[in-house]
Amino acid sequence: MTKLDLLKFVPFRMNRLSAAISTALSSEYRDRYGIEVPEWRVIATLGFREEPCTAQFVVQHTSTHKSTISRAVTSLLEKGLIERIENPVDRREYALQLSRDGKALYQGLIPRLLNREREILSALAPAELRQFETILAKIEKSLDLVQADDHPAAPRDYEQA
Amino acid sequence: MTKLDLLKFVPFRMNRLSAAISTALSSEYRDRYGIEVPEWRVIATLGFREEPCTAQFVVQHTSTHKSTISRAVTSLLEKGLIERIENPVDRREYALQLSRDGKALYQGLIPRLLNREREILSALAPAELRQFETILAKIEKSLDLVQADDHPAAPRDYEQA
DNA sequence: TTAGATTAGTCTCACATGCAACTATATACG
DNA sequence: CGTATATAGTTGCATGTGAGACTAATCTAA
Repeated sequence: MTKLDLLKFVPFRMNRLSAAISTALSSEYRDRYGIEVPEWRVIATLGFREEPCTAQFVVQHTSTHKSTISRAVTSLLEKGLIERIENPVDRREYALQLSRDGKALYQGLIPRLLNREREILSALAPAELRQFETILAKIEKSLDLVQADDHPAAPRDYEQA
Repeated sequence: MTKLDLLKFVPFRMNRLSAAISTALSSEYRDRYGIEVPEWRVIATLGFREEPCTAQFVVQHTSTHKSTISRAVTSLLEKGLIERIENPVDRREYALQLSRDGKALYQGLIPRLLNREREILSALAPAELRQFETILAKIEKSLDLVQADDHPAAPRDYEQA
C-alpha cells in the first residue's frame, strides 16, 4: 500500500512556495506600479542588460511564452516604460529598451525586491543559503533550465501558472 | 546603480523550477488519466488520509482556493473517482472519499509520481537532499505555510497560476 | 425564540495565459 | 532569380482560476 504525503512531496511544496513568494513580491510591482509578472520579467531583462534586445531574447532569457512576452511588451509600450527601435537590417524584429520612466521604475523597484528576497531568505543560515544556491543550480541543470548564453537551449514555455 | 540578475533571483528561479517540475509530473496524471492539478491535489489528500474529509479540509490542507477545489470535486464526482457522503449532523458539508476507481487510480499513480520526484532529485547528493528538506521547511515556516494539524492557520489562497 | 454572525460550498465574472494560426520578413537552395 | 523553409512578433480562441457575491445551514447570544 504505497502512500504519498503531499506536505512532504517536493513538487507540491515547490509549487506552494513559489506561489507564496510571488505573492509576497508582487505587491512591490503590482500594487505599486500596476505591473504584472510578465511585464516585470521584461523590465528585469532590459534593465539588467544595458544594450537593447529583442522580444525573442526576452523569451529565451525568461523562459516565458512568446505570446505572453508580446502582450507584456505591448502593455509596457502603452505605459511608456519601454521603447521600441526598428532594426533596418531585419525588419521582423525590434530592439527594446527601457525608457526614461522605465529606468526610474527599475531603479526604484530593484532595491525593494532585493530586500524582499533577503527577508524571505533570512530564515536560512549563511551556510544554508549557499547550499540552497547550489541545490537550485543542480536541479535547474538536471531539468535543462540553464542555457549557455551563446547556445540557447530549445525554447521552453513554462509559465507561473 | 543597483542591478538584479533574474537568473540569480530566487523568486524567479523558484517560479521557473516549480513550473518545470509541474510540467514534468503532469504527464503522469494529465496525459494518463485526464486529471488536472487541483483534481490531483484532492485525490492526494483523500488517498493519504484514510478517513473521509470535507472539501474545506482539502482547501486547508492543499492551500488551494475553495472555488478551485469545488470545481475539482465536481469534476472528480463526474468521473466517478470520488464519492460524496451527506453529513446528517451538518448539512452544509459533505464527506468526500475515493471511490473504488479512485483508489485504483491512486494506487497506480503514486509510485509513478514518487519515481518522477526521485528522478528529479537524483541530481542531489544524499546530504544535499537532506539539506534541501531542511531549507524548504525553514522557508515554508517563515512564510507561514506550515500549519499545526489541530490549529490550522488562516486560510491562504495561493495557486499555481 | 430569534436576529446577527459564521461557515461550507457553488457560481458568476473578469482576466491571464498557452496554443496555434497568421502576417511579414528573411534566408537557403535549386 | 524563385520557391520553400525558417523566424519575429501578433492575435483569436479556449480554458483555468482568483475574487468575491451568493445560498443554505449552523451557531451564538440576548
